[in-house]
Amino acid sequence: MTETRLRFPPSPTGYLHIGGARTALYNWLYAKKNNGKLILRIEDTDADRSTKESIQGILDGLDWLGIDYDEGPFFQTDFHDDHVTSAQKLLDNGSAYKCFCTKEVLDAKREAAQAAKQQRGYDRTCRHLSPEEIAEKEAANIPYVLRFKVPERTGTLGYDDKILGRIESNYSELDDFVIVRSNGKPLYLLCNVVDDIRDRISHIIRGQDHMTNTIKQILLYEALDAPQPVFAHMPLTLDTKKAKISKRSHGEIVAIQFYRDNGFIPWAFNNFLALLGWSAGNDQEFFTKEELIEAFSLERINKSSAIFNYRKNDPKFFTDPKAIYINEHYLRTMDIGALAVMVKRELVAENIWDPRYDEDKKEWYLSTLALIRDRFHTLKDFASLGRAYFAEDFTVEPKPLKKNVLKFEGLKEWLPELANRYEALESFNLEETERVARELATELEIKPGIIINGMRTVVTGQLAGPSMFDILMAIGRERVILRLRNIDNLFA
RNA sequence: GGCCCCAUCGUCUAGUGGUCUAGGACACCGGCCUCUCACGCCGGGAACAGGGGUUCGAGUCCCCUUGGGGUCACCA
Repeated sequence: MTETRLRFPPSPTGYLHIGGARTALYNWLYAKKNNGKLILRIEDTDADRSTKESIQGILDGLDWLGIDYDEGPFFQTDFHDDHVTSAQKLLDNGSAYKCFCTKEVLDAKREAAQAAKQQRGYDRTCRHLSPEEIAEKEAANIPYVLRFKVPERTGTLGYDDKILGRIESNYSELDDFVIVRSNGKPLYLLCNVVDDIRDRISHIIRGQDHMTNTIKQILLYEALDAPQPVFAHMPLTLDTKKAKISKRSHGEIVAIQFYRDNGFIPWAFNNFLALLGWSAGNDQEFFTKEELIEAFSLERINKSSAIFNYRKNDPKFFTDPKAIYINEHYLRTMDIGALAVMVKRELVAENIWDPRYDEDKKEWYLSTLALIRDRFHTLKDFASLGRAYFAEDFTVEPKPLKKNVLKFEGLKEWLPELANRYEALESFNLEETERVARELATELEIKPGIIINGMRTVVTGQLAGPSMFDILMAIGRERVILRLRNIDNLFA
């Protein structure tokens, strides 16, 4: 049995997006599951469109997701010689020929064919040139491209797709495609195959948009006398209008980077991506890394394309609701220590990180995270919605301010009074703080909720949150008293 | 337009001829819980694109129609 070798070959013409990441993930999962290797190959032969930033963006994206590779990154341009050698081999063994037709002539023919509603492939004018004619044109320095000579066979050419099943195409539909440009640079179709042969790729998992390439590439494998890999064409990721997702038309919402920058947990996002077009066949939707690798299989990938259900300008969801839901799930169930590391980055970025959270205040830090994480959606929320736990410069949101504070003028006296009683308390604990608060409400003949909710707003700035008295314990007596006494400022 | 692929709730999906009056999840709507808001729990609405076959029996197999997508470059 030969080694299982997969590859992810992005072209660095834009940042890593949802679709690309999912392709990478499926390749990675398959490699891991079969004790194989994953090779990262940057296909940068399009010099005009490839950029350094894009390469870095792809590398960063994969790194963030935790999709690691065993070999590479390789750069396709470094193997230019291989590509040229193979092209020459194809010319020598009669699998390719020189075509002297100019682009202008071809374009004109194509347009004419289209107008006449006929098939628009190359008419093979140069395929039958005699050696003399070729010599003549070469002597005249007419530029030429190299075209692959599609074998003159009847019937169909096909392969067994691991996802789609048997795929066949008629020989008569096949065009003599260009493999080398007139400037001597080999094209994608060829480079890709040559690289995959050299890298001994055994399985090619890629998007369905490559299906027509596959038929042509199979011919290339044959002409190059190389074993054909297993192909698996995964469904495409579409937007809510069923259009192909692209960075260009959808912007940052489809970029992996966006999810990193918006507080997603990397594994949660992988989990979401895995479920976009694949299911384990049962009701399981949360997987650890090990579980997902174990459960993954090509056969269970859906044939139909999946819609990335992001909602632009939705006040409640800034992306696919399911992605957020999965993120929330991990946020509240993951190991608190691991979460602490992620939240630290957020607090550091906001300049509200205290180094003691790693030392003598570690226990407080961890228990506070455990207390507040239940209501959060992303990592970002710890530094924004949860700011009051870590800093004094939190903002009091307008809605709770109006509803819970300004509506009750009396709070101006009541909360400072409560602060006094908290200060006098022998022991500032859960039971005592609640007892005192309710006692005060009874004395004042008001509903305890007025005191409690007013206090929540004043102490945390938020409309909602954990149980009030748990909050008190987390914030601590000193800071609670200061904030309660500070209520006047809110009426100003 | 040619060729290719696809088709179950709004979205992700389960379903491989009978156990489907179609199951789960998200989202949505009620209710419970409650100091708020979530979580959680309970409940609700919501789909087999249409038409023909095959079969005792079809969401499941076949055909047609319709719809969606992909691809038709000296891009990758």
